[in-house]
Amino acid sequence: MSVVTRFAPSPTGYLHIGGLRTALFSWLTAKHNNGKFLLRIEDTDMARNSEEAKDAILKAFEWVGMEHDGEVVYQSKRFELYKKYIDQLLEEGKAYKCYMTKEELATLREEQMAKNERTRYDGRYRDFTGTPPEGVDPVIRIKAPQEGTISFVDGIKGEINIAASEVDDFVIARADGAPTYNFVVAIDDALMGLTDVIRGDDHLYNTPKQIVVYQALGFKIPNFYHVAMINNEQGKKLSKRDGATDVMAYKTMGYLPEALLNFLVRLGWSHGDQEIFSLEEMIALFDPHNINKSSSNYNLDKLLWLNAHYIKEASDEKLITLLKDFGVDLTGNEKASDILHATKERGKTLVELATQIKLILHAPQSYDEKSSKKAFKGEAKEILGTFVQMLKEAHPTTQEAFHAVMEKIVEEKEIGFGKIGMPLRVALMGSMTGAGMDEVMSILGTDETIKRIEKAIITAM
RNA sequence: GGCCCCAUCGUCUAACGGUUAGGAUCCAUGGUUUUCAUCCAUGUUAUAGGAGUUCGAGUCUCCUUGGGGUCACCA
Repeated sequence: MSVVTRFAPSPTGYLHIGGLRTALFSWLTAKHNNGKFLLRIEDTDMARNSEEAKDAILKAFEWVGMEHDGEVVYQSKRFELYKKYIDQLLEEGKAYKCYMTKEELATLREEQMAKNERTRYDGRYRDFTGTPPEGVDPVIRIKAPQEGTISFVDGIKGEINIAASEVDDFVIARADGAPTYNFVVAIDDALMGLTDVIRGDDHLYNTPKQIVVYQALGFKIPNFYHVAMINNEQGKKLSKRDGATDVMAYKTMGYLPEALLNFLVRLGWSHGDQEIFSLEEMIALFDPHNINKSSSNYNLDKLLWLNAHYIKEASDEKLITLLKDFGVDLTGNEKASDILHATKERGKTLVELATQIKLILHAPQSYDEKSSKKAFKGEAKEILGTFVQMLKEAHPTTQEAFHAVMEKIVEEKEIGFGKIGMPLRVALMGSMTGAGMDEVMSILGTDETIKRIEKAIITAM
């Protein structure tokens, strides 16, 4: 049987890193087995849905390149289908109308809490045959087993047993007739042919409820995998400031999708000592049964390292395209390849890379105070002046030629490399750190190099 | 609180019941580099605690502790 997995976000907020990892696991499982990965939008709660959130989720999937198979399924468009199953259960006596008001339910809950009991619906309308109270729109509840245990095998955690007493007759249709989550999920998963449901740990307790629906409707129960959560570095719930932001924020921060995916796949899953995984390798090696039981903590260091790796690996063409979003357009620049070669290894993110490149592209508007203080002192002015003269005479064009001029001045003046290197660097780029000098000069050309040095001499020394 | 799940370096993770408990990241040091970064090398750091099973336990069992999840007419 062909494997079918899915990702089913609710469009109430952005897709964050935890959701993306779960989706990745599902996607990999499908791809590994030549199966299908479906996308379903869980928008049964009309009050909380948002079109923007839905679009943002779809956009995030597009950015990371995880394509789904077939059409996106919207639960809001399937209400009639759910209605049919509700009626069926009602007819078969597997579900019933409950006329309890919200107020009564709240009272019951308070009483249970006061007695330190578990809060649950008491089944008072389960076998009700009398005259229903007036003015109350009933909800529909499903009959859950009252004794025994509901068991299932979780592909990650192993056998899970939950006492039937923990599962009450939960609501499958609201007073306004709209179906609820656990009911529609079970129906859709079954109807969409899901073989493997991979989802967050927080759904573990929904599983017995959904099994009740599966059984009531006579559907085949799929394999379940509950992936432990991602926590922050302190092991606490991930919040916005820890990185639980919109996945698209990572794009803005200058991360490559392959770095993000590689980072995420290693959170809870591994293959020996391997750290770097191409998409193809992930697909070839991934097995949801190998996902760790324990939760993992989010740590930016590793992502940064991975991102630096993928930037170094990226082709010039690719970087040129990506850099456009960060204020650097190298299109048509004949020095583009040299510029990237000089800067690639100095940026852990595209933001940092762009900053480095701008230092070369644009003459410094100002000089870093600390750097200029240190570099523009003593005989720096005289040395740079001589250097300009030498450049004018030699008019170097290649990196080697520029290097030769630097060697010459060092030799003639009997100074250390630092004596010319430091002031030169600050004059050219405004700061004491950055790409190699001869490399930068050969990119700038003799004229621009001289222009920048002279400007520094006039304005800063 | 009830129920469920989890527990190896700071972090991500390896380890047929038998390894000096491995790798990566971070950090530190050294080398390469005119600077910074890259790269290379070296180093510090872990089986939560306690019983038990076993010739032998990170690995199996139980307890404790700690953490997480969940208890809606949300998803």
